[in-house]
Amino acid sequence: MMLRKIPGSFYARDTRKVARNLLGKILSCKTSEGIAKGRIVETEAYCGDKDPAAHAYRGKTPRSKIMWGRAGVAYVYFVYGMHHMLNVVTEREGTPGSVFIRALKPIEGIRLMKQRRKTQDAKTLTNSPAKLTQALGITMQDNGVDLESGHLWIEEGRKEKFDIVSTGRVGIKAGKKLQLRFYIKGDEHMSRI
DNA sequence: TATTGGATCGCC
DNA sequence: GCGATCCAATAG
Repeated sequence: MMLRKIPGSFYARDTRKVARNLLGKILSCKTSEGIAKGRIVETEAYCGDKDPAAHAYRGKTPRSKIMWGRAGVAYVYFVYGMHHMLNVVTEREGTPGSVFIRALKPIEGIRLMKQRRKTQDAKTLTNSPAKLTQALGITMQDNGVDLESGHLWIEEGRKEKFDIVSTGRVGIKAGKKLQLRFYIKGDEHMSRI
């Protein structure tokens, strides 16, 4: 079922608000292999040139300059020689920011996800940032894709109430104290507690 | 041009 | 706990 696609204007706001508001929405990716979708259960905000953990902190570089660009496009980067990380660019053009997608609950295309992840274990298909990009087939090819018009997009989720927990971000050195990680309280698809 | 280490994962 | 395995960023 295709629910309403989130418009580009949704992302052109305060990064923390976008990070919180993306919880419960459905990340979707269509490739020649099929469609895969998951409910976003965990995000992190990377606020730009005042946030020491953000790629934008030291100014524009070839990789990070996309964070100053138009909101609502994918920022994908490659780390540790093997993993792809997915962000969505936020804020108005000229102000850097992005929301890092950390975990999903598999919703559609689970067979395809298992194939890509080379596991039958449904619990570990998309419960961390590198796993979800692998499960959805997201690679550097998707860097810069417009989420309003491309094959990668985010839809409204089902209306349901949940509490949001905020904590320090995972796996970074600088900016550890900032409470910029958000997740759906009690969700079992978390990357970690 | 060389070096360092990373918004990680999975196996030891 | 540690190796995998690439490349962006920074220093020289």
